Amino acid sequence: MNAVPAEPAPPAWRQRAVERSTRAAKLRAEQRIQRFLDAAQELIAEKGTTDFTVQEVVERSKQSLRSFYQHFDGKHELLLALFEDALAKSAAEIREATSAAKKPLERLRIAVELLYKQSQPRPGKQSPLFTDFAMQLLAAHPAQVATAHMPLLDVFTELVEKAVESGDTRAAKPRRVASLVMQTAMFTAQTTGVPAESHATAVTAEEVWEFCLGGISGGS
Amino acid sequence: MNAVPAEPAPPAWRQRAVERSTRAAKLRAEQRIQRFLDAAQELIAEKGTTDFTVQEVVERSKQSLRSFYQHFDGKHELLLALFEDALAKSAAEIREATSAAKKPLERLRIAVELLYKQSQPRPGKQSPLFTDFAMQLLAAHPAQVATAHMPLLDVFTELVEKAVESGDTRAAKPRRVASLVMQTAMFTAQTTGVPAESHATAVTAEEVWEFCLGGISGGS
DNA sequence: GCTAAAGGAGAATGTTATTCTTGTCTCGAC
DNA sequence: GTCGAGACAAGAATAACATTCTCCTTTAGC
Repeated sequence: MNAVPAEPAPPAWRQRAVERSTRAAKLRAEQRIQRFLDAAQELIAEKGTTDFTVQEVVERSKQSLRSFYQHFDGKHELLLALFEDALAKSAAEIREATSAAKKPLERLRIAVELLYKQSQPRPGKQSPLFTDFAMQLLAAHPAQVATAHMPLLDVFTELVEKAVESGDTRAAKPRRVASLVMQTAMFTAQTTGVPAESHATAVTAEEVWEFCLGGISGGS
Repeated sequence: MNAVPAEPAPPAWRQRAVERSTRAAKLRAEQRIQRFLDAAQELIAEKGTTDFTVQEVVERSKQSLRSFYQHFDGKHELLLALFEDALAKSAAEIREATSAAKKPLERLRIAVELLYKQSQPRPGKQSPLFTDFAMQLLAAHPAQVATAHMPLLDVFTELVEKAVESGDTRAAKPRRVASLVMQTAMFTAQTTGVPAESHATAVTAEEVWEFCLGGISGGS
């Protein structure tokens, strides 16, 4: 694999020099990456979809195509980065919001309803949790979605565990149940806001919560 | 809107003549459409995605691009047709499978677990219920998805209503609850089969059913 | 048989992502 | 202070598609 016989002594001083020389470059790179990210975020907010072109991102960030492909493997990676970011932020928000309540079950209710609201397609802007990209990703690379969901799943698992500990509910496998709750909240939010041609209005956050509450406690 | 003053008498005989002359054409058109549909279905099964090109569909169906665009508004419509078809078939299968059981709740269990299995990404072929296209559609045109879901929703609503009638469970708004159950089963199926980098194996059909069962009965 | 619509073959167009080319600039090494 | 390497800008080139268009040929109904 790495047979390099003409490399006798690992030059230590050289490494340090290189490292020093590298640090600055890394910083610059991160700034550039952030500029791409910001520009893309703006475009998504403005256009309401992820249909922007790479050109647009490049122009808005005042950088170059060359640079873009030097920092990202492609548009896909850019979107993936934004997606993970959004979910991590969402998890943080939920953790923050739930800290207000005292009772574990109440906390869980807040979490479910907040996640539901966050996942709902907003009137103006595009919900970052659920863009068309997120959907494609789910179908094409579910593993990456699973990874991105991790922060949220951790929050929900924690909440479910607390609820079980306090005896407010039971759930044999908290993480599994948390996963179900989370996904139910996120996905069912998608189909709301539809004019609903024939059948009545879509489900509400409260209905979702009640459904999940029943699900947590197990059939009975 | 429809002001056509130069159309004095609605020529009845003519209409019949046109209709007769039209029937055959309609049949031919339907055959061609079906050939496109079949070809596309094959390609999806083979490639596992909806990434086939229109060219491929045209070649496989031994027709022409011209003809394709004469019958479909675009690739989008072709996929939408396949999607609706698949969901309608799924609804029929579920109706069939549930007819075996006697107890309403048992029927519902069968329905949930079958829908879950149908929605799961199969090893070889692509689940028609949940292609990447279905995801994009959900994000871009939720109303069309809602329409396509209707047959399934009808089946589930019916099952929930029966379960409520028989006193096996309660549910204030059967259609709402049916919608939640259906979506939970379909969506949670998507994230299974993932190698699961860090956390344990994904949820099973049984777990989904238990979760839904609790949800149906309402929190308690 | 005649005519108009439908169909076939494939070229033309337009949009994007992605890669490649060329010249410029910056920054640390000496 | 200058040199050289790598980062970068600008944008041309490429490639993959969907969609449309053109020019014929076939066909179905009269």
